[in-house]
Amino acid sequence: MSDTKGPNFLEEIVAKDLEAGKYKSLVTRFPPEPNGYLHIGHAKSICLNFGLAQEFGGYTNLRFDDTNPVTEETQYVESIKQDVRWLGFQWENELYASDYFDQLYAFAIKLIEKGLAYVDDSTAEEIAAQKGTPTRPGTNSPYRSRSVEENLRIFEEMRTGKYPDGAKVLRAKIDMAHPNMHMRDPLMYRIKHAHHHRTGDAWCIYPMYDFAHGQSDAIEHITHSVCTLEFIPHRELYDWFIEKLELFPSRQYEFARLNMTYTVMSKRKLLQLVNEKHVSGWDDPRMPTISGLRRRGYTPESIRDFCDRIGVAKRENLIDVGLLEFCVREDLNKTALRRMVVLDPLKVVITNYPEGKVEMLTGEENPEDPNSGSREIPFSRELYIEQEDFMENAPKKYFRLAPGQMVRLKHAYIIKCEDVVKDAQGTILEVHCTYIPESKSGEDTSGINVKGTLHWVSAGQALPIEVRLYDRLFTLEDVSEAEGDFKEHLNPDSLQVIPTAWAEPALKTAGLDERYQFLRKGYFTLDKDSTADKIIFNRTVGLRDMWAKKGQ
RNA sequence: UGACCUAUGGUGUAACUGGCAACACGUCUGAUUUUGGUUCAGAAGAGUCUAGGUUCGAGCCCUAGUAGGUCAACCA
Repeated sequence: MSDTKGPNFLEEIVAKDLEAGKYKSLVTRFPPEPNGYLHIGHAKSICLNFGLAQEFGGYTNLRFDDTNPVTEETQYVESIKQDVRWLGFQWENELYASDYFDQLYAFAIKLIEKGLAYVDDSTAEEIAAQKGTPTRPGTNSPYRSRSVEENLRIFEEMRTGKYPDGAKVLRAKIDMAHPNMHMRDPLMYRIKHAHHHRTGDAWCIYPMYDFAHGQSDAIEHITHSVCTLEFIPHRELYDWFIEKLELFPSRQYEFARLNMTYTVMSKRKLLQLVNEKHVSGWDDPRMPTISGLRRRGYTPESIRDFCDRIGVAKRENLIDVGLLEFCVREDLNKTALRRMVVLDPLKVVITNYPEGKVEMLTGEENPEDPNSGSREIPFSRELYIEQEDFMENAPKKYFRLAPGQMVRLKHAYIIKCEDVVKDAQGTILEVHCTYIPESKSGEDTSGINVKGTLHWVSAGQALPIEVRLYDRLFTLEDVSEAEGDFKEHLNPDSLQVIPTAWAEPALKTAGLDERYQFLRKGYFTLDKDSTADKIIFNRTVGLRDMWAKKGQ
């Protein structure tokens, strides 16, 4: 996985198993339930499962855990496949737990025949009561001692649709006093007269997670079934079914799920944000979903790098979202094309520059990449710079434009601020400057050294674009610690729309999936909402800003 | 009145399975820079939850605590 870090505990287990000859090669699986979109936490699991197989030789199946037809939809299947592919992984087989419904049904019958499963007519409430509590043993169901024949008959009747939803369930017969709650006669099948996204109306009984997941693993000869910590108590049951059914001995291993600062990572909460319109959808650029991050401008490389850096262990963790941001910046710095865009314009007039003249200047596409080439930038008498790059009364270490001060205009000339034009209220309308003709970029003979360099756009040729700036979705670092409703901590300023920013003309031809660095402003990418006459850019992440930090 | 998992700088992960705690992010200096970006050089920051024990030697082993997490959906 990583070459700088030691192996994580799963890599150690796998290496040991392979060395011991327990398996000849590795088979892992990524098992999403198609009832929501994938998020960055899933990316950790994907990188882990696919990464393990790649590292040790083997393959990974994509298996949809589609055992609950009332919450699952085909739209989710498609988004999940797209996200896994986009992250850069290729599964060996595309499989569905529903592919195994016949086999699972046969497994159930086998357990009934062995006297290890029974049909229970108890209500959900009664079953819950029978379970006992973690500290108190449960009690046997009155239906627990039905004969094998009766169980077989009724279970068959359940399958053929004789009973309504909830009338009966099939339970494993284990031990109602077991210290592990999951071993207290867990449910195997329930009745649901519901249309399944793949099997249609063929079934009206559906297996529960515990009776589907492990058996699916075994059917596929998964060697290492990797899941998150909350499934630890299920492992005993996982092993029990495999043992009693005498199946391929897949083994389950658990790691700690990813948590990140200033966001939530549960499908339930994310779905709530979508349904209650706190965000525009699953792919809102503020969402920690793969589709949201993609729309925001994150690259698959940066996400994989992130997953690599956070490591894999068994303890609860809360990763600083700053690490994710570091990963994209590092990637994008090397690859993003540079452009100049003024988000908050202030007009500058170069009083000694000829009126009507437009001069084409050259700027490199990416200074980090000597082969990236260059683009042309128009320069003229009237320009825009950022409001924040001018101060009438500048503090001591202010390197930008101020009365009497000189700055370099990136790729252009050094200018000097001569005059400030205000209206009756004292609001600054424009700044008048003079330029130094012999200070042109690349052929500067002026001998003048300036501290500050500003980005700018020629007013006459400027391209109007909409820019969307994003901030953290929540104001709370650890949202799980939130008292009351987590949505009370949503950041009201997580989205800032700038309807009209001024861009250099080269941005006119920007395409989706292209990433740009707007000089001194951050990394941006075209949003899918863009049209020919309305160009929209999302800010992926800002640049590190020592100056802003000092200001705080 | 239980079972299980976990415990290392601010965050996350390491430590050749017993040999004087490392890496990354973050933070702070300084240099370079036509992006206050990048790059480069350097610094601070934990003595490994606590108490015992074994050992020449313990973050790693043992015992007992403490703290956090998980488990009682016809969800996965």
